[in-house]
Amino acid sequence: MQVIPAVAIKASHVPFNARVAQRADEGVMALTLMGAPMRFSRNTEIYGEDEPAEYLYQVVSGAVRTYKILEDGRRQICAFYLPGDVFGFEAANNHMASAEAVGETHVLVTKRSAIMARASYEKDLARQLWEATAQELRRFQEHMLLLIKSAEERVAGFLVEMARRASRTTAIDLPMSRQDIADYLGLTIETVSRTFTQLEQDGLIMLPTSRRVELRNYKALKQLSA
Amino acid sequence: MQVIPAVAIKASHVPFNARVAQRADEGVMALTLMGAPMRFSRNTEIYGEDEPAEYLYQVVSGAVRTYKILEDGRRQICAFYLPGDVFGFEAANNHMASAEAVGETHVLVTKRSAIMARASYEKDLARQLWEATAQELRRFQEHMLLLIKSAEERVAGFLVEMARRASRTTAIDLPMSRQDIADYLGLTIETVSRTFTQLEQDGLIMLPTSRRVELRNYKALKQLSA
DNA sequence: CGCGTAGTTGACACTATTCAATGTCTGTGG
DNA sequence: CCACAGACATTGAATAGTGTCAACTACGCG
Repeated sequence: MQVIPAVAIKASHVPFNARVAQRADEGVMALTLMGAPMRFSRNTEIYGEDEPAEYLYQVVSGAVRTYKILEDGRRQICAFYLPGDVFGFEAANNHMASAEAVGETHVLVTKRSAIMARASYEKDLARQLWEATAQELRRFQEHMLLLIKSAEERVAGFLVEMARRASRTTAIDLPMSRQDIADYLGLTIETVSRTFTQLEQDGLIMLPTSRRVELRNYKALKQLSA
Repeated sequence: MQVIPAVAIKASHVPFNARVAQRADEGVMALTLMGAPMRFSRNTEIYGEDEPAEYLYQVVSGAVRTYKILEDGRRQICAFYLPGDVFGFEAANNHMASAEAVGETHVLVTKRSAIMARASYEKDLARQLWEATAQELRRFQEHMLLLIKSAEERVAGFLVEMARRASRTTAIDLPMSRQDIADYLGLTIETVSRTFTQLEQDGLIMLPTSRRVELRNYKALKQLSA
């Protein structure tokens, strides 16, 4: 993990004890961490693959992507983490993927060892850690299912997932670029772009700007992603 | 979970306390369970998706596949479990996927609640459970990476994975059908078949029978899968 | 020996990629 | 305030790769 300048922590005005909403995600009461606030600017590394997983993070604002670089240079984005999401805790002692801030991002950081120690006597915390891991597994599996579908189904599925995670059904603001989406969905940036255009022409979405997506027919989108 | 006729347990001659080899897989010392032996015949269900995860299983002989059926009827195989592998423990209270025996399969079954209870005071067991979960996550991620590659890379990667898990580099006996492989790799059975033929023509493998794969150039296979 | 299942092969269609060009947005300096 | 540079996004045309449909072959089991 990179050294974080103290100024980054001092500069943050996020309260020490998070006011991160307890977001009901897939019916799971999210873990709420205490921890030191940290700020990462756009495209900066939070941790690298194979590094010891010393810390546990919770997104306060912004977004984080985890990814792996394949031998041939392609990048596969494993997951996006949005406000409220916990990341960097992967059941193993070393990180399975690298993590970067998608845009300007605020997170809360806690020592993993401290959390694990507390979990050994706090039953409920232990349960929450298992729950967080289960959610991670579910996300991975859902992601896997996305990757075997057609481009249109993948993009529709992506939009539905993002809408659900933002608890919205009318419009979403995507924090990530087309390239990020492409690398998440295992498509090229051109195919993603074409598919967005197609969905717009079909009246399922509207794109006032490239990052803003208005869901004009959420039901049809969901059906398409199925 | 289906009701298992007592005869299935009585009919089994597997010793109660597993002699499942402590297989070094990715450098992880595998969990070794005690439990009741059970037998499942070819293509029979072990548990269904969304059922409460009451039991934890370890493969003694044979092979198990977990899978999900998509709305359009396609089947995605999430994972294969080979002798020594633990499955059915997914950090969540309900199974994320269905499980079936690929061929005649012997497993050891333990109550999840019993394991969890023991884990609360046996530190090492708790660590092993986390370790097993971490491995599951790693497998899922590796599987995800497979799905974004070309057919040739996927098949090569599959063979390399199977060879590694069987601790072999010269020949492997696949317990699963071409259809199973296709559904695991997100390809059609025809493409899998053609790719096997292609690999054979390129001198990377030999196929004395359709289930037997001799690895004639393991290094090239591994490189191809990268 | 014959049947049924599993696997292979071929021809063709279709989807996504590749390569290239054009368009749009944003922040910066004149 | 406008002009411009650079990054990001969209569009088009040609191509490669995988899916689809259909026929054929090999194998195991009664």
